[in-house]
Amino acid sequence: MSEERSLHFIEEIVESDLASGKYKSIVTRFPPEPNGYLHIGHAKSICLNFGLAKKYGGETNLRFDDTNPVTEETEYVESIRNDVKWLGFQWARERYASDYFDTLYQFAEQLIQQGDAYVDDSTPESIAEEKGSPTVPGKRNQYANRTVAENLELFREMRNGKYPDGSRVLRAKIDMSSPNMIMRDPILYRIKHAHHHRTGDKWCIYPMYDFAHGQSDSIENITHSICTLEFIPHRDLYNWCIEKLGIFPSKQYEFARLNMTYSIMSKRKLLQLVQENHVSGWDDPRMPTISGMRRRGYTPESIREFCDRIGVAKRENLIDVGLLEFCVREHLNKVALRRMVVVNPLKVVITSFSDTYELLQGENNPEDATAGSREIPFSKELYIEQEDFMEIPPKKYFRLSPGQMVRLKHAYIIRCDEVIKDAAGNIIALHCTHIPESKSGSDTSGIHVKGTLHWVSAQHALPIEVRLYDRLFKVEDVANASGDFKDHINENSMQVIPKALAEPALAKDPADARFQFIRLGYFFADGEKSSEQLIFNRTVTLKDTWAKESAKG
RNA sequence: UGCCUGAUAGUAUAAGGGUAGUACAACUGAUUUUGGUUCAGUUUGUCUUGGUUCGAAUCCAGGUCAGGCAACCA
Repeated sequence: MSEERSLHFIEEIVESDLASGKYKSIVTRFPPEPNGYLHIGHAKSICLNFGLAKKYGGETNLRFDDTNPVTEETEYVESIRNDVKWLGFQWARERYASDYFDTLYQFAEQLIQQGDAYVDDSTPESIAEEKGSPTVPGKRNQYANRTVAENLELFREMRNGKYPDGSRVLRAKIDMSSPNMIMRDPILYRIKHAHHHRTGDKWCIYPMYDFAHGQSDSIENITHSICTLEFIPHRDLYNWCIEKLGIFPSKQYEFARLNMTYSIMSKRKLLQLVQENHVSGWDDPRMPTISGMRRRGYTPESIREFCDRIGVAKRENLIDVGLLEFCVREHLNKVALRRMVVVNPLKVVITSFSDTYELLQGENNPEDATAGSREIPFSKELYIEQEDFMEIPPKKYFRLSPGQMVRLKHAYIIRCDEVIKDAAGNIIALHCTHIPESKSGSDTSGIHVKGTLHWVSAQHALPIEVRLYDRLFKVEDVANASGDFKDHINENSMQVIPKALAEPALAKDPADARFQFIRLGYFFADGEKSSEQLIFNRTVTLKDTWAKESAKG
């Protein structure tokens, strides 16, 4: 298993910290902002943080980074909890940045007392301008010269609601000519007269990420604070705050975020897809969200395996979504039950068969003997897939054609005797004969056929709605997808096929037999939004090598 | 023309001075009650130029390319 793989660079750091006695055990955290649903990129971070702690006998906190009340909602908190649990992880403690608002406020006063922070009355535009640019040093304004007493009074007045939004901020007094823009007297607190999803109207000033994250880590004794590459410039400030405050020295480490072909990994854009109704919701099966993948039938095991395989490094990456699909297929192949469904039916009459029906046994999963078997009714009138018959077959076509024989899965070998057409020349049925001695499990016919087809019995088949999901986006690299998704969304990404037919075992409740079908080749029930994880018995339909060869020539 | 990251097969990821390995993808073949699965095999790689060294993906110097940084977002 994955234990045998090489160490991530972060694992090397942890092992060295443990070996040197720097820490007795480690504490990590997963710190989402509750402003959207978790996606596969978060899964990478979750697996990393929880996986690391688990591997080294440490703990992981789930911490909601809720320092911006205007974007955050309780609905998102619930979905995040749910998704982390579903992925198979349990946090040691559930915390919120908002738990620390009082402490954070005290920290701010401490900095003011030390002369390390000041209240600035400038406009946002003026602050931006004075900050300079990457090549031009910034300059300080007159507010930086305020006395400690003055700063303290103003900051308290800010807290007490005396000033309107945007009128004042608290800034750290660091270095306006730092080569690192982040260090040019960064804003620590801003005024927002906004309702917070947890603290209500208690506060009208809120700490910025930079003044909340490191301190929260420190309060929780986080030993290894793992974040993505774009926070590298923030590390200086992270350390500055911890040093000035003299609190537990958590350390920040960075790794590259996940990018995946055909997938958008920006919460802002995913939110836009939801708001503009390009998808049915955050959990639309085409979304790269955890909840979307859950609805689509992905298993937590397969997502964890994927996160394990993609590795952790600092270089920018673009992972082929095919690897995710491989992991899903691999796991489902081991655990999912097999069922037969005919998506586009073509009638087959077994002229040699009686008018009654026969119950055949079919194993539920050839990979798993404990999965048992089910009964499949076989009768004179069946349906096969339209594409499994060709009147004039090309070379290397192993399926049914006039005069040729194939096996019906779990049943008999049949031969096509006659093609029945309507007045317009359309094929409406096939007349076939079966070989009674060729019954599955007791085949004494000695006949070997190259093709095996899935089928359903006409009188027993259940009509179901099949939904075929493909990739949501057309283009390989959707990183540049603009606010206007029209050019990027694949309009065929969801096909509804209303008249597919399923074997009886597929539906637990025939009255509500509504199933969905994705390109990996499995179904799931949509009624409860819970996955059934059944493998469609014709995965090759979706990865059809024969079709590819025909297309070539 | 600042600062910070990074660069190994098509895509990811190892090798921390000593045979460039692994996975996915692709291609061959074998097995197979679906052309799936399984198994065996093949192809493809160290950004560049110098230097140190018996020996460099690895250490050093210069270059090139890519990404990030100038939100009262996280």
